[in-house]
Amino acid sequence: MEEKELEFICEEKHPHYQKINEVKCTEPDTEQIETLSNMFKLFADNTRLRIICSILNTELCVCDLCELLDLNQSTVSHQLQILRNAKLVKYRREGKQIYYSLQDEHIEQIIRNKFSTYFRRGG
Amino acid sequence: MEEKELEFICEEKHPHYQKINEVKCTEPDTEQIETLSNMFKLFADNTRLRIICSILNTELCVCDLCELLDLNQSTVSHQLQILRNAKLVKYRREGKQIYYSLQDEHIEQIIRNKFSTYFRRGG
DNA sequence: CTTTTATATGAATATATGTTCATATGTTAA
DNA sequence: TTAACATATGAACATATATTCATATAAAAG
Repeated sequence: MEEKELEFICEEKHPHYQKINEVKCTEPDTEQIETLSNMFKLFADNTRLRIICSILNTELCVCDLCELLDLNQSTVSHQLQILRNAKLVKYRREGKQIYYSLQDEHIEQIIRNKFSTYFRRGG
Repeated sequence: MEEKELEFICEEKHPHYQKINEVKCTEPDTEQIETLSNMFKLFADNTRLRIICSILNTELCVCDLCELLDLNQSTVSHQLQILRNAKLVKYRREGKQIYYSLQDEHIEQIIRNKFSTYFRRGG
């Protein structure tokens, strides 16, 4: 069990102090929130979403993506870097070209699990 | 069946023109991408996530949220407005206070469904 | 070894977004 | 009706993020 350092609100300070204190106990900590919002940020951009959708079922090289999505090569590379850092995509070199594909076979599942972990509601 | 206006790539223009054209057929359109990324943006912010988590199982008024999350009243109101516009939260007035709660009982489900719709991968 | 092609990356810029301040609106109590 | 409190909101500001340009790196071809 993890020990949380919580500052509970007292009655004088707030009329709903009890309810607030209860919610405080179930709050995800700063790190969890940060992790979760960072994950959502990855999907919260049109360009990245389009890239992800493009390689849902196949691998593509950078210039494929540029052509397909009608984007600047630099833009694609920068966004791929973000997806790489997040370990959302993997890549392999074949000659001069670098082929990108989804790192995990089940991005969908990953997200679902994160949701279940952090957003499970009490009965 | 919807008719898509696709500009297919020709052989001269790109070596992988076939693969690209195939992917082009399964791409979500601009509107779908926009909708999806907007949805992720809602969850891609620490403050909004914390607010959402706080009202997962209970309703809270604005000053409860300010106290609980140690945030400026204006900040909370602005973020609640965003969540209201997205129909993610609902509210009711009781005297001077306004109580917020989740609009839908199953945010988790909503997201999952969106995922399933847009991110389903071919076998 | 030089040139060409594919990709990556730092820096500059443009844009979007979150927070704060000041103040407006709406409700209750005096 | 006025004062006090809770919340909302426009404008200013600060910050984060995406895109572009210029250029570096890396591989292949000549």
